[in-house]
Amino acid sequence: MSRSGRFGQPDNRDTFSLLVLNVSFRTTADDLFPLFDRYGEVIDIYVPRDHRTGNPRGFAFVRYNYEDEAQDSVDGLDGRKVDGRVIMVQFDKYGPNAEKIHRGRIKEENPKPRGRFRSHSPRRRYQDDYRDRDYRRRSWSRSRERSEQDRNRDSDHRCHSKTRSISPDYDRKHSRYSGPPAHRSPSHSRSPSPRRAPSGEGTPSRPRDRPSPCSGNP
DNA sequence: GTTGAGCGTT
Repeated sequence: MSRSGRFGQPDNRDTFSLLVLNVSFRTTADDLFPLFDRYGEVIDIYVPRDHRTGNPRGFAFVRYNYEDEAQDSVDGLDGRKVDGRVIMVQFDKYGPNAEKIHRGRIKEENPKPRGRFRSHSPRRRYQDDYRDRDYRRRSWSRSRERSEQDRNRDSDHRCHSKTRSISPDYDRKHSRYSGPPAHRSPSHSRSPSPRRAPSGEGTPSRPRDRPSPCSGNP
C-alpha cells in the first residue's frame, strides 16, 4: 500500500503524478508530504525502494488531484532544498496523463525556463528512450550469442596468464565460487545449465567435454 | 554501511 498514513484511495485515472528527483536517501514520504501538501491536496506519495537493500532509490512520486496544484508544486518545490539536498520536481512521463502534460498548458505556462538546475541536467527525451528500450529488449536474442563468444574469449585470455600456474584441482575446488558467474542467481529456472555432467562422477568440471585451448591448441 | 542518473507499489 502506498498509503503513508491518512492517504485515501489514489486514483491513477484523474490524478497527476509528479516525479521528485534528487531526493535524499533519508527523506521519506512523510517528509515530503507537508512540503507538497502546501501547494495542493496530495493524494498519495510513494517512495520506491530497492528490493535488495531496501534503501530508497532517491526519488519519490507525488500525486495531485489537479494539474494546477501539481504545476504549482513543481514551480515551488522544484529546486528547493530538502533534507540538505536540492530536489527536482517534474511531471512523470509514464503516467496516464503524460500526454496531457505535453499537450496541456503546462508547457505553455512555463515559457521561461528557470535554467537553475536544468542547465547541468542533460536528461534525454524519454520518448526516444522508450523506443530505444523496446529495441534493446528485442536484441536480447542476439545478445545471447555475443555472450557466448565473450565468454569463450575470456577463457582463452585466462589460459594465457592465470590458468597456467594453477592446478586443475585447485580450480575445481574454487570453481564453485569463482567459476560460474551465475552463482549469484539462486533461480534455478533462469540457469537451466544445459551442459551438465550426465555421469554422476561427482566432478562438476568438464575437462573432457571442454578441452583446454592452451594444451590442445599449439 | 556505500551511491546520485533516473521513473513507482498494494
